[in-house]
Amino acid sequence: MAGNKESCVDCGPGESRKSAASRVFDTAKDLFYRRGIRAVGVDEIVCEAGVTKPSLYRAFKSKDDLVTACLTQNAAEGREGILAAIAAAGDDPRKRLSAVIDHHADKIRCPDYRGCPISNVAVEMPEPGNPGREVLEQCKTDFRAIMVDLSRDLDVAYPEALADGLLLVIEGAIATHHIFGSQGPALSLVETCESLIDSHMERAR
Amino acid sequence: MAGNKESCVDCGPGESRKSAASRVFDTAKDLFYRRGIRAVGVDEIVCEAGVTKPSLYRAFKSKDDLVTACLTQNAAEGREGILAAIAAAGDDPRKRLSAVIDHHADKIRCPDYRGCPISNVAVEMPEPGNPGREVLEQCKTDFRAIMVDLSRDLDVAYPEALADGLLLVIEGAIATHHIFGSQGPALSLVETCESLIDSHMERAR
DNA sequence: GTTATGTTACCGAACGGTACGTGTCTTGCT
DNA sequence: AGCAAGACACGTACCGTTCGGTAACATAAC
Repeated sequence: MAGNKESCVDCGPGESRKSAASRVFDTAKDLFYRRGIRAVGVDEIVCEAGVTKPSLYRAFKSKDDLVTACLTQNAAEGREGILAAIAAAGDDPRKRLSAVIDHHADKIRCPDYRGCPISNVAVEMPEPGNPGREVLEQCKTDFRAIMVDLSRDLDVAYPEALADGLLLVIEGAIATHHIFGSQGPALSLVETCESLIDSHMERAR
Repeated sequence: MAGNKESCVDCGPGESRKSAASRVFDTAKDLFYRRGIRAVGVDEIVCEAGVTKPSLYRAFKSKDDLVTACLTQNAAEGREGILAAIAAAGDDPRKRLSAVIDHHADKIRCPDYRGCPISNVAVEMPEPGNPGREVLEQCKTDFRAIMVDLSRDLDVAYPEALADGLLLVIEGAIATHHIFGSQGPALSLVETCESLIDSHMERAR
């Protein structure tokens, strides 16, 4: 059989082969993001990951469990990316807020971008009882809180309104990407956000 | 068997029972919107519609065909709603633009709202070849053109930028509804849009 | 021996889709 | 008027495939 633990097409020579569980997880996360949760079957995941079905079910008790695990990871990665962008922006409140906007603009410019993995699944997962939905709601609630905190550091009269306004623009840029790609209305993301911030700051003066 | 052509639980007395094809169509449109395309099977459609599977396949050559027909109808309804709102707003350019924004704010407030049927499917349908995708892209391209036209009637320096900015906010409000419902950031839709319009108009002066 | 994995074969349910029979109108002929 | 014939709409029953998920066993590394 082709491939062994020390060198294969998926991990390169010298790099130790990852466990079946983590291969399943990485593959599933990628496939779910690129094609959607319902569009990807467990057979495709194990095939793409180069493992077998029992390996998947030894690591995750169901497909739903795997989905929730991927969503949790997506949420954590997204949050870390945003916090890192804020931390790298220094201490100026305005720059910190702009960093979050630029961070999203950068992500949208990536050629393999396909929307926010959390927002995408929110469309596919309307049932309130689903365990994955709590991850989605917590993730977006956290993001909203971050935006409110950043807005409060600015001298504006209504930081919550500014935060929600920016959130709408960012989510809108993410959403329109599905139709128009990165060269559509999403190009106006930064400009529109900065204009909104300016308006709130001028009004406060 | 219960029910006859003149009176049944689904259409009321005195109203003639609709054809199997139109019942399938109406039911599919509703189910696809509420739960997503992939989540709804043909068995559920025909069951909910009170017809049988061959009736579906006599009217539509495949599930994909039914999906495309529903999307086309969704796009037409959406467009007509927007144009009607604009027409009802009179001749003042600013009021015409605001009418589109208010129209979307009204829709989002509806208790059974579940996002834009077109944007939702765009998430579920990433494959470029799909015939349904052309409907989605045409629909959103049309909407963008409407916004540009309305913005051009205003005295602003960059009507395209304003139109795209408003489009982002509107799409963002639609998108956030999936997580936060109508009482979340979407509440800032009108205020954010008006602020954007104000900025562009002040800058032109 | 223990642990992690692959192999094979299978399950019941749901999927999209279809062959074929049946009832009900309308049509045209006598 | 009466009646056969075709068009039409619809239902019963079924097709093969794929779905998520499992049982039992073999193999390999530490």
